[in-house]
Amino acid sequence: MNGTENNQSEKATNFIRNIVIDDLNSGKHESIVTRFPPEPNGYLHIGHAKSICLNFGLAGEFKGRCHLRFDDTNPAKEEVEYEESIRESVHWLGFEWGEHMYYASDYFEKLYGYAVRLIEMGKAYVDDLPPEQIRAMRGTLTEPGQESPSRNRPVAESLDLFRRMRDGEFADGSLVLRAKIDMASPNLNLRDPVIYRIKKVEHHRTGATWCIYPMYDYAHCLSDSIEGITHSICTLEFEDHRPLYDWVLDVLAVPCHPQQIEFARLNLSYTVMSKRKLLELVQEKLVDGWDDPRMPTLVGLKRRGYTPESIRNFCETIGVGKSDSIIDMSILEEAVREDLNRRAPRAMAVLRPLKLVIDGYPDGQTEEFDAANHPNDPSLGTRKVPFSNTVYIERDDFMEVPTKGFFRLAPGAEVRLRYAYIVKCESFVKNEAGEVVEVHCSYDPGSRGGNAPDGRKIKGTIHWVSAEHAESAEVRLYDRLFVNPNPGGKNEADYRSALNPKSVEILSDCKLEPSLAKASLESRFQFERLGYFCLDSKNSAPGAPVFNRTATLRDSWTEGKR
RNA sequence: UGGGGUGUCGCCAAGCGGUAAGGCUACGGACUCUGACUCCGUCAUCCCGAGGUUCGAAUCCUCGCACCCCAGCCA
Repeated sequence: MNGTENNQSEKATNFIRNIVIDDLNSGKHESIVTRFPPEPNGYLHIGHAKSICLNFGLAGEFKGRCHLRFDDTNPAKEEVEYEESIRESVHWLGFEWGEHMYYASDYFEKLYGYAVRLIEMGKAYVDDLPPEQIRAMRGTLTEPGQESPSRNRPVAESLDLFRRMRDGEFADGSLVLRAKIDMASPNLNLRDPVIYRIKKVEHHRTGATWCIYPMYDYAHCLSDSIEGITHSICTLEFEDHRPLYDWVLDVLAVPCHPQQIEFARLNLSYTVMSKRKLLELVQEKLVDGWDDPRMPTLVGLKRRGYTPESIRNFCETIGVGKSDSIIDMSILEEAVREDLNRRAPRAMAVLRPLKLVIDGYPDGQTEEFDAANHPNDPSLGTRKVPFSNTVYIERDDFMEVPTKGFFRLAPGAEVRLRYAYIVKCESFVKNEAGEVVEVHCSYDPGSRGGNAPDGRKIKGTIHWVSAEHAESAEVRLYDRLFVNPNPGGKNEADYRSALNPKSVEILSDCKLEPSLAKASLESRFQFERLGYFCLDSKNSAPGAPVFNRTATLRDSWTEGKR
């Protein structure tokens, strides 16, 4: 056993990966070819990431290749805007398709030729039944369908009609090409499925060249075959379509016959994954666009501060199976935390400022402290943090009447201002409304840097930002988009009513330590004791930074004792 | 009620006749200038149910039950 084999065997496996391994070992395939086939009619979401990681991951692991193929067979729904974003997202996730970018639309001519072959073989016919008739004659789940009168149309006539369909002689919906299979099949997909329809719509790539377009079932299997795909991985709802996938490839003389394998699509709790719903959220302005940090889209997660690595790791941990499941949000959140904890530099920021005045510290005096950028990774270096007699601390870090177990600041209590001094609360000031607006402390000059001169233990350490050096910022606190764990589920009448009214909280008067002024777009930080944040790529302006909260830090205090 | 699938810990998921991996969550505890991280420890005598085969089953057989998908000229 060499090293690679070892790594391979230690990697979490799944039934699809096992099939690939078997096929490689048995010699069925010398190398594998997979594909990720999005329809350019929407933005990619975390569910697609699962498929991307599976397809590109397998190709990468077994030295095969993975094609990026746009399944653009329905010009009525597709746009270049989507296509570009899809390419960017796949790339952002960390995958390369190299020369292998394809379009189903590039195969239109070939697909047309195969259709002609089908007609010639008596395996397809042009039907002039109106859509309602076709539907009515398809039968039901328990009753067989009725054969169309067109079913026995002479080959020559179908051939002629099909050619004229292509030439644009007929109106949309007037004629279709159907595969002649079995109207009595218990599998509805085999009841003479429509494989070509007339759509006088401009295609975003082929323009007005075509006015007939192939249906998914017909185009997909042939596209796979044309590209030499070995394993055609798709989601569960296509299981019923596999017989049709195989039928087309068996009947026609095609380059190869890929194996279609289905797996369960990803569902995440507290969000929706259907393209239709995501589109509605955007169109109805229920969110701020496809890249709203609350969206499960890849562009949304990116803007939220998620790293490609964390998403890949997430996809690795959830596994691949065939049972319908809903993955808990906490797994995704844990994936970013794990990644960001390792690499995000630390900084101090106060979200809800409370002024703290150190009375004994000379007014106007300033000094700087060295702060580690990462407590466990010295290679990230240190930075200087300025200090003065007036600093901001988090409102939550002071309690006039501390609850049991609270070991932050309270009257008479001592706490350490991280990297600075140990201070003791001597008094506080309230406004007319009875809110504490200012806390006064004495300090221990001998504790410079944060260490008690007498070695006494200081249980609490809080973060702070010097008032005169503070940088102001807006910070957006994001929470789950829905309050219902399964907003798209059966018992949810309308997912819109399950929207979380507090999915975002905008804090406009936050105080940042000055080093944060140099943050570059999309750079990520851990604001100590608060969570992971990233500079918003869209709404930040020079001198007016906006930070998005990616995830909170784990909190065993408020969660347990609240 | 036709066809296709799925049922292993709260959520995922290994297991493929030899006596229930792992991750997330949760809960204890250690450590700590982030109540973070890290670190230890606990968490299915039981695998949808009922029978059966076997020395032995989550794994094989039988019969049930539950849930998901399919009647677009969408993908």
